Amino acid sequence: MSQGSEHRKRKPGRPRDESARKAILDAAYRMLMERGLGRLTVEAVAGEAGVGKPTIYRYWANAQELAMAALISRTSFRDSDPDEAVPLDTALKAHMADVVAVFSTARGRQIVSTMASADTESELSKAFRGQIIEGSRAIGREILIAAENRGEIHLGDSVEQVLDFLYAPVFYRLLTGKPIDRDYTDRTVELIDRLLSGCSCGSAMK
Amino acid sequence: MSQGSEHRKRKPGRPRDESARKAILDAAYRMLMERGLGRLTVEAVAGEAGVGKPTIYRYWANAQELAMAALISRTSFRDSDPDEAVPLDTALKAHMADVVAVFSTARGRQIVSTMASADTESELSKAFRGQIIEGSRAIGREILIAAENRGEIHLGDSVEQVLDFLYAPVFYRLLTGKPIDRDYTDRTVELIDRLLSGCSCGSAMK
Amino acid sequence: MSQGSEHRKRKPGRPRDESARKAILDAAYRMLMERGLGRLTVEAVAGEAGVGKPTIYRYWANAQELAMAALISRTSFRDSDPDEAVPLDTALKAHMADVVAVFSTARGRQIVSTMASADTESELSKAFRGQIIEGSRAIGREILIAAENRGEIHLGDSVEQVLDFLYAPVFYRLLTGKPIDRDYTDRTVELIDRLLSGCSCGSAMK
Amino acid sequence: MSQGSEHRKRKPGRPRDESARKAILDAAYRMLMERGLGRLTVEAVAGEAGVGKPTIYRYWANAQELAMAALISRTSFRDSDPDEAVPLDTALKAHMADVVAVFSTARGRQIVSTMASADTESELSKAFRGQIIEGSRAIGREILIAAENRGEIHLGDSVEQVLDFLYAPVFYRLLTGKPIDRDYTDRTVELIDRLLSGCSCGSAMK
DNA sequence: TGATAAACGAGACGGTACGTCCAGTCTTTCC
DNA sequence: GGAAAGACTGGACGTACCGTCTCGTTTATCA
Repeated sequence: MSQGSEHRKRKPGRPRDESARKAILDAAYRMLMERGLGRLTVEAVAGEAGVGKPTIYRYWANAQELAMAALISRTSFRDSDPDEAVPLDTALKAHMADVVAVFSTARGRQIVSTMASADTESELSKAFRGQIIEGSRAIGREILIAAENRGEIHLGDSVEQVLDFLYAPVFYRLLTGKPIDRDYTDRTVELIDRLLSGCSCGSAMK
Repeated sequence: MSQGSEHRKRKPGRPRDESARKAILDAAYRMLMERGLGRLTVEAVAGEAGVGKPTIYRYWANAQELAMAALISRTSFRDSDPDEAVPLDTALKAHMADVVAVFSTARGRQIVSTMASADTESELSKAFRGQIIEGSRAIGREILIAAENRGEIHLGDSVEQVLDFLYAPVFYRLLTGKPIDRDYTDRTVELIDRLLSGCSCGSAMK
Repeated sequence: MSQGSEHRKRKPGRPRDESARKAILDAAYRMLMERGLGRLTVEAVAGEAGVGKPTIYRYWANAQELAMAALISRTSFRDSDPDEAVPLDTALKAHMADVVAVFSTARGRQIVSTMASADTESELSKAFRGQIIEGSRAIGREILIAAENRGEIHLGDSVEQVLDFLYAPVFYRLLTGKPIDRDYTDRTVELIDRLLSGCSCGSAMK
Repeated sequence: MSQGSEHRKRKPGRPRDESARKAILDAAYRMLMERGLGRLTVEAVAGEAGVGKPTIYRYWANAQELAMAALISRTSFRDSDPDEAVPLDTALKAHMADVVAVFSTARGRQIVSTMASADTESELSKAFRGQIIEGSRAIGREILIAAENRGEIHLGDSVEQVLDFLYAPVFYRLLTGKPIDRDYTDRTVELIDRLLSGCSCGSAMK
């Protein structure tokens, strides 16, 4: 055999132009921020990106999928540092500050819009939620479990429920048009901390 | 004066057909449930309701406002009975069951979609949120305050925060496509109850 | 009855804008002459006429039908004067000069293109041929029959065949890209005249 | 000189695949007959022929040229036998039967379409007309001149005009969607024969 | 025998136009 | 004189092909 079996045979035909893909996502993201999901037209993105419409449709089925892809490509969360043994509330507050940074400004609104208008069951929709929702939850989960391992708190089987308490208010306020700031997330974290600390007894009483 | 002053002068011209208004809202609600906000077109509603497009535009400025109006007309919460002195968790669980009933099925998704895609600042948008969000919160707030008045819990100034904990997860799960059922809301209420009971001490420690 | 029964009740709603129809046909005709059938796009006509595409599609199903309509609206033949008793060849030559005037320049080419590319069986296609082909033949037929009535010629049952001899060469030359001028049609008419005169004997011999 | 001058230096590189050319023309001809010129797309022909688009564009500049080439490759006229001394009308009728055979069915329509939509001045267009138009005329011309040489008729300088009378009606009827059959061409030939025979006197009278 | 060169299939590219849907507006008739 | 109905302009949709391009592959000639 001239080549290793791990060598994936390349598909025939002209390969896709990765720079076109980037330009499309950039233009889409820009328009999403400036005009919102309702005004994001494939036509305009194509024009802006210097690309033909069919090129866009080769990658994404419609404007919503394009919007999701654009948002995914720009949304990531800073991982927590697992080495540092900071108290739970400090770690959570720092993390929520990151979350707020991601969701404040227009981006949060657009993410929520896109998520709300997407077909719940489509592949890309699941990927989108996986990226945005699970992307944030994973870090919070890590922090909580680290604290439990340190004996700081006792979670039992309510980790996911607690994570809902942590993140749900952010989306709820985005949805209802109320502002989110560090102050708000700090108070949220304090309440949760009280729940988890004070409830070691509560849990013990159970 | 040619006519008695107590006689409310009827406005000139053909009076509005109230049945048309109803037919429009009905058709809009039906289409919203069947096809979703993105597929709700004024044209289709007009056809379905047997009405001309301008008749719809006379009442609402665009499809979103129509959707809001249709949802408002069908969404209300059963008030709690303030006389009965039931324990906090029982009352909250019963209330959340009502909330789940309102938001389960397609309606909840469509409410979230509509809220997410609406212009945050418009009058009707505020009215919509007032109806849907504040409509539910008011009842929860009432229940919490009654419990505080009975000395069952101590809320301090965190009522609104607690209300966020109560309702936010519902919208969060609607948004993320996860199911909501009584089981979930029951667990939510239990955690909140633990927070508020166990934290009388937590609060005292503060 | 307040009004005569011949009064056709007008349909409700905004009536079609006749000036739009005219503008479309004008623009289409102009583009047809300037660019040819292959370059006649509905999009460009709409732009040129200051009209939306759907307005064009309300009247005509596609660019070909539009082209036919535009050509029909501009193509008519001057009728012969049945009172004047001019000799056959003089009358035919004058008529063929009219025909040449209609088909010379770009118009003839476009008519032939349109006719050649049209669906043979469509209603509008039949109307188009009726207008263009039969419109010319009718006059020629009239002239021939008048001559026969005067005893100038004897046609027998070959009128249509003779008409083919008269008009077919014009289209044949348009199709083959050869020029047509009065000289050519004059020679055609002379040959036909010889055929019809000299063949009174030929016919008698039969 | 390093090589014999009679040895045409073969171009380097892979030689063109003649079978691909054939497959393309076949597929194009088939589609032309089945769908017509307007529906003949290079894309579909490439797919049908199992060939890449660039291979088609290497040979022909666009779909029209391809159509012309496909039609030329399938269109030829049986030459007359110059030895046999058959009477004029018999020879012409036999020839016109051949012509009808070539132009009947869909092929004639497509030839006319292609001719009508082609750029009049292009090289291939001239070749196309040379093949189709002149290909038929040449045989008719031969027959006429043979008859004149036999003293059967006197043509003078109107050979081309008479040829127009012979072929033009065929194209005229193709264009106008009327049927052509042997009966029709027979009658055409009879009229022409009468014109040419009876008009020796007509010509003398002149 | 290997380098070089052209033609091959495949298919993505930037474009143009298609024919459709719907948004909102405007103009007429109806009540 | 406002409500109702429908045609209007206009913008975007998603699709079909255009003609061009870049790939990796195949088939020949030339060194």
